[in-house]
Amino acid sequence: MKKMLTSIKDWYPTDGLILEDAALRAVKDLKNSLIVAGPGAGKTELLAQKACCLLETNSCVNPKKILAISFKKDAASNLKERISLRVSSKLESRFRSQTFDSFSKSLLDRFSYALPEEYRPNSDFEIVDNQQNAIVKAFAKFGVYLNDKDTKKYYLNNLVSVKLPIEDDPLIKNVWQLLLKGDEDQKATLSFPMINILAIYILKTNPFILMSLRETYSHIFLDEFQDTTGLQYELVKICFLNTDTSITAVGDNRQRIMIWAGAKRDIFDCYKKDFKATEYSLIMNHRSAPRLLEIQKIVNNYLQDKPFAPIPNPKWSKDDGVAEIWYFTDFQKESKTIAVKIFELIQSYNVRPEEICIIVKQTVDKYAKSIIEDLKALNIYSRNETIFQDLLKEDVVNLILNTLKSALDTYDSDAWLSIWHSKIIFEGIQGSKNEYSFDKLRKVLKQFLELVRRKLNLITCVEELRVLFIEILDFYDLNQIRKHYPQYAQGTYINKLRENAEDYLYNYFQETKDWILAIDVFKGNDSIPIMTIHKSKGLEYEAVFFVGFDDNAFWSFYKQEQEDTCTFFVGLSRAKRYLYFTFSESREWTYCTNRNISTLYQMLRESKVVEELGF
DNA sequence: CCCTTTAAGCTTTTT
DNA sequence: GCTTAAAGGG
Repeated sequence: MKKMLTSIKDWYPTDGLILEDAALRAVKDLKNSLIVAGPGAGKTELLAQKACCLLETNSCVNPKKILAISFKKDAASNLKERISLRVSSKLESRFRSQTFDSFSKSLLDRFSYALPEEYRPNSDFEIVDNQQNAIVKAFAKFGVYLNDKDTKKYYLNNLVSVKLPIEDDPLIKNVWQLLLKGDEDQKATLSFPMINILAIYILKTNPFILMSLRETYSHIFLDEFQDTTGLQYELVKICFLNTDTSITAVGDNRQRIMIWAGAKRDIFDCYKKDFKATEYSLIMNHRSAPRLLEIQKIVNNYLQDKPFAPIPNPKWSKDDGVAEIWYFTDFQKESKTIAVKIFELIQSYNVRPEEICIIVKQTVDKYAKSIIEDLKALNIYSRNETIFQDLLKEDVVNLILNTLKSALDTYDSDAWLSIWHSKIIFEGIQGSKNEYSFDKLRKVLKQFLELVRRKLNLITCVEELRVLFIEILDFYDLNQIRKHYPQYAQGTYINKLRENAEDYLYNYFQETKDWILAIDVFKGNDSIPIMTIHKSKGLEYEAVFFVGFDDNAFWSFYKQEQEDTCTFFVGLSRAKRYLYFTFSESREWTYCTNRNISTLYQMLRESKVVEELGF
């Protein structure tokens, strides 16, 4: 029997979450739209709901697809996950979620043949950061030395503000050629902005490719839209301006903290005008306790004229939420007090360590060193999460860790299922009806895990772990891994990741003397994350400790008050229930003041919900 | 070799 | 604006 299709008019979210009126209208808007909403309003959830709606009602007409573009890998995979939980795998296959950079790189990888020979990068090109030596060296080869900061900035900027083909700037053209093709002493080297430019060039000069892209995707989602750079916006315009493809952008101008890194300042206005987008504002807040929302309201008033009146989740009562500023004369007292409070939250208030976050404006290691030690004395793990956040998101790292986990702990069914699925896919027998081949494979895998377990218990140095990791990847077949995870298809990226994982895991093993525990700690289970505000964007925690609320941390405040206030806003809006700011007169390396950022203190006082305590 | 002066980084993503 | 590293001078 054929299943009846829900019409979009009758569609409602099936699983619990209540969509506010504006959100529901935004979901059902089939034209271009801009959804502006504060922290905790459920922007990502809205995109997930919209994807389900479009697929379930066939408003995204089969076989057309939805493409969601995010900035960070974890945001992209998070969205994909939410959709796979809700719709059938058949529908899910028509939802693609990737980052801006992987989108433009995939265009280049697939269609580089469409570039004229002189702009076609050498097939073994490496990707580096924009600032790195390769580019500086390339300029030097043409007699331009990027010694001081300003010339460096100037030329690096020139390099990625060109339109291809380059006609009137022979120097930039020469450098591009050198970077595209490489030479005897360096490989071809591209940066992500360069890849973006090449992708734009491909689409501009090949109407056929452009057309097939537009045919493939009927709906585009743009997450964290306030962070879009000029170049990224160009790509979006080339692809979808004045076409039938519908765009849904979500973002928040009060969380615009990437201007210094090239985010386009007027992106919302440009987009609304260029794409004739309808604007929706969300007013629900699903995250923070009412008292903490009071602070957000005040900070909002300093950032924009438009008042902000988020409606808290009905689960809170109106007095919920704790916000305090703690003043110290020395940082040792500060870190002890924080450690004790964290201990208390975990022991007496049943807050899980993963739900407590320590954030600093920048330079995590400087501010967090003594807190990490004091927590450790109370048997609480904590760490600078920056290093691990990315590594642990990598497919290859998870493949290895799950293999180790299954080898050591035969009852960890998640780890087992994950490697079992991978192995089936690598062997190319998914969907096969041949029970015999599955049985055989299961036996092979079990045998291998037994071998891994034995070898693991004999390991005495990091080199031996290295050999084992290589053996594990060989077991799955490196070629298959590269084939199924396109991000590893090229270059030495995969080896770097493997080596990093080896080093960290071995370190934790030395500390714990227990492999299962070492893997757990490496994964960050039961460990307090410490990170910069920028890293914390998009995340939420039951308790947030904002450490180093001082002029030193906000050194740029005098010249970018607006953006630093946004940063402050992002940081404090991570908290669900507990929010502590700490200030210490002395730091290990200097003395601190807090006069320059008195406006920020003023905001907290104005909210009338923040208690101030001296220690 | 040591002391003084100057300049750059600090906050980011991405295969 | 403050810290750190590199460069420069005696």
